[in-house]
Amino acid sequence: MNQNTSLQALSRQSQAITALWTSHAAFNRALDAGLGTIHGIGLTEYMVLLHLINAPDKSLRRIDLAEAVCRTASGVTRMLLPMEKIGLVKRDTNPRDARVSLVKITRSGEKIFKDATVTLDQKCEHLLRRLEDKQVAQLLKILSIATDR
Amino acid sequence: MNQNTSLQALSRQSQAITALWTSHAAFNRALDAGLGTIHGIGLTEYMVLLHLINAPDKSLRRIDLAEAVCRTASGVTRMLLPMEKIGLVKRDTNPRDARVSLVKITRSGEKIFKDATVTLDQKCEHLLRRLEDKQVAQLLKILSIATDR
DNA sequence: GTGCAATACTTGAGCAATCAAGCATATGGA
DNA sequence: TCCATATGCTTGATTGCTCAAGTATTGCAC
Repeated sequence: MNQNTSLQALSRQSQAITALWTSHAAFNRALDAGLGTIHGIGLTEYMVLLHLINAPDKSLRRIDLAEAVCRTASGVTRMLLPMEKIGLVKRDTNPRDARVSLVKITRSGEKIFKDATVTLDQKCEHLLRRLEDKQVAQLLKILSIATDR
Repeated sequence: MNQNTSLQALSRQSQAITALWTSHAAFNRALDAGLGTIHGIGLTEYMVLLHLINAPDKSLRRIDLAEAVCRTASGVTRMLLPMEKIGLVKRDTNPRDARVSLVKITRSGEKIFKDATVTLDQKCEHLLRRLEDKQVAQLLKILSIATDR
């Protein structure tokens, strides 16, 4: 299992993307399990709460939420069902446009989010323990540039 | 939708991981669609072929393949079914141990892989167009260190 | 040798996400 | 004013993955 040889045929960009794919797979697995057993939410749900809590009025249109977490509108519909059921988010309407259904984070959702953040910080620190602070900063900066729009 | 503020409450490590999560989501979507429509395989299948083609004898035990692509053994079983059906990989046995079922890439699988690599290289270059060569190299290096074992 | 734990894999049930299609509402000409 | 088109969202069918449980084989302790 010769990782170095395996990547030599790919362009440097492809190597970076496949490395990112592998890193994500490993990190996602660890974090999903960690957040799930302790707080009852997965990493995707965490990302939803993260975007909601920082949105104006702590609410977003479903379609904007979908774009923020890179999912489809139908994915969001299905994902929010159990989250509404356990009271992390609630449904709100836009009086100006009856088509839109706003999603708003609840008090309970904010609490879960804050608790989960503590866990996430711990786990992430562990996952990235091999990196120096400077490298973490570089990683963040490079990814920000790469996905800037 | 204030991305900067949204991330201020998180540790630098968590910021890096969530940025990685978002990047992966975006890249994965684009590449999965690209590879799928042109070559009929997703990014996960591509990663499987990548690991197989570089393995000794171009074959791996299913469980080693699972670890390589960060999936479970049952995930691999199910993933390989359609790949065997369309002839990208074939099943092989280990005469020394009747429990193991080796997966080997076929000629046809190698061809698809090589074609897909061309597409992947193009798409990845586009996806990372905002990064300078040096930054791509840094990204690759940092991710390698982070996931080193 | 025999029994038992570990290993490799498969299968059933269920969840998460997708696409395609459909419904309701909004908007911008004619 | 009315209709065609666009937008926001939901639903049905399907795919991809997980976990838990089961089967088959191996290897080790005795």
